[in-house]
Amino acid sequence: MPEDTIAVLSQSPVFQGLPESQLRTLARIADPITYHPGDLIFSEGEDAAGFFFVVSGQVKISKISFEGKEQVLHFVGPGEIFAEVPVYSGGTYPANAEALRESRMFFFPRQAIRRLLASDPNLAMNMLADLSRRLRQLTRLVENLSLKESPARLAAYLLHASEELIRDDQVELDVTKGQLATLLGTTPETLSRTLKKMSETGQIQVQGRTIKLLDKPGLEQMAAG
Amino acid sequence: MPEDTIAVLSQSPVFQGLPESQLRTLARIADPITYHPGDLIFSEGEDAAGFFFVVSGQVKISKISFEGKEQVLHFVGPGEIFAEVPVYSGGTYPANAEALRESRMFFFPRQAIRRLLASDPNLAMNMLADLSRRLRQLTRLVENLSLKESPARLAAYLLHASEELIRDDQVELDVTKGQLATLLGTTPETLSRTLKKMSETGQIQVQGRTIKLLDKPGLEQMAAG
DNA sequence: CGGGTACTTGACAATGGTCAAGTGTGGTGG
DNA sequence: CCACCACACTTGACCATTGTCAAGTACCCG
Repeated sequence: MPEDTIAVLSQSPVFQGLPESQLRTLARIADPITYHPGDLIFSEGEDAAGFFFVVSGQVKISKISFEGKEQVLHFVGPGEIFAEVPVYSGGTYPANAEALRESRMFFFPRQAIRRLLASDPNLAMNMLADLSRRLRQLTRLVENLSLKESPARLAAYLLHASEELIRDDQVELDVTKGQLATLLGTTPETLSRTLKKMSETGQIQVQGRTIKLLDKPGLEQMAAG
Repeated sequence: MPEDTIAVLSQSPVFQGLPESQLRTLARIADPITYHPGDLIFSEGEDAAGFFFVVSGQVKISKISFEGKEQVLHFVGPGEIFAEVPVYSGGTYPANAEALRESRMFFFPRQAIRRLLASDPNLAMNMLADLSRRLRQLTRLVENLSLKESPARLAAYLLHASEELIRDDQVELDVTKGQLATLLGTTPETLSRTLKKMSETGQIQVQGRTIKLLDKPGLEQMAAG
């Protein structure tokens, strides 16, 4: 089992390139937990005891307003970590996390990780890379929310959807359209209408959660908007 | 001069707590540059050679859309750094930077910093803290843009404006109202109207760039929106 | 087959952006 | 010292995008 754990961890970008000894230490402090669909993992403002590494499943990170409106910040999948921010500053979770499916993960206590960081510059560099990647992604989210209107956001999403979702100019959504709407900062209704319009103009073709991209140049054009 | 440089650097959160020797090294690789109001420091997408430390002045970090609409991500002041992200991942600037005033700063070349990081866990921890602070701030920006409407954003800004701006329930803006509008994801027109409305309802009192907060509970109420 | 959830569609209202035309106001040069 | 210019800001009228409410349809799972 620990051997297994090491293998899983070393696969991930955050832990790759680390010496065997560090991986062993990580595996020792990793605390396995499983969540079920709909489970709330933590809420914004709670004291953060550490961060999570997703082995399998899917997690939604989001903000929720006073009136109940929700904005998804990102979805987390296998090999990725989340809730790293409070490890380094603050100490409280900046958002909510909810399991969308049966999700196995490892929990890493804050203090243990900080000790490891102090002793291994490689891990620190990996963490810096991880945080800055997330920063880029959030920056793009801000850009989309503020500078683009709904159709442009959708076009941008379809074109730059994470590589795993795209095959042969065809996007296979890994979340419901309702969830996607919340990530795009809009509502299911508006998303539905936008998809319809883009279908009518022949830019895409929708079939359930599968979306064929028929006119990439046209979509690029929209996404710029 | 180098003694001076060391003093300036050690004041800043990012470099505080570092051993004398590291500070000396930093001071040695620091390349002083001065920008004038309106100067473009770099544009989104450009290759990034390093990051900047602001000694004095003020810098605007923003995204600009195809049509020319602008969204300010944040303003950078003395003691703060910017453009750290490309040091750790990517290698291109994720946004634009423009000097709003006469600004003196130090430029730190990417490679030199990475070497330093590998040798000093303290610096790495400071950088991690810096990035995670920025992540929190961006998360809040997303929340404001997506979950709140214009008046709520303004109220939230007034209440949580950085400490230096507030004195005796009175906010002294350090940017023009036009710039503030762009930070709040709106237009000067809308901001002007919102300020007027809040004045009429007796929640604030505006006089040039000075805004008195007359009804904090009321503002808290709005900001929750 | 039944029930819940996801999704679609329609009608309506409203927030806020745009365009256009003012009204300051501070700084510069005559 | 005053006139003037540029720029920040204000105000008004209009309109587009999009959120909301409501109702209906499709689809999946037991």
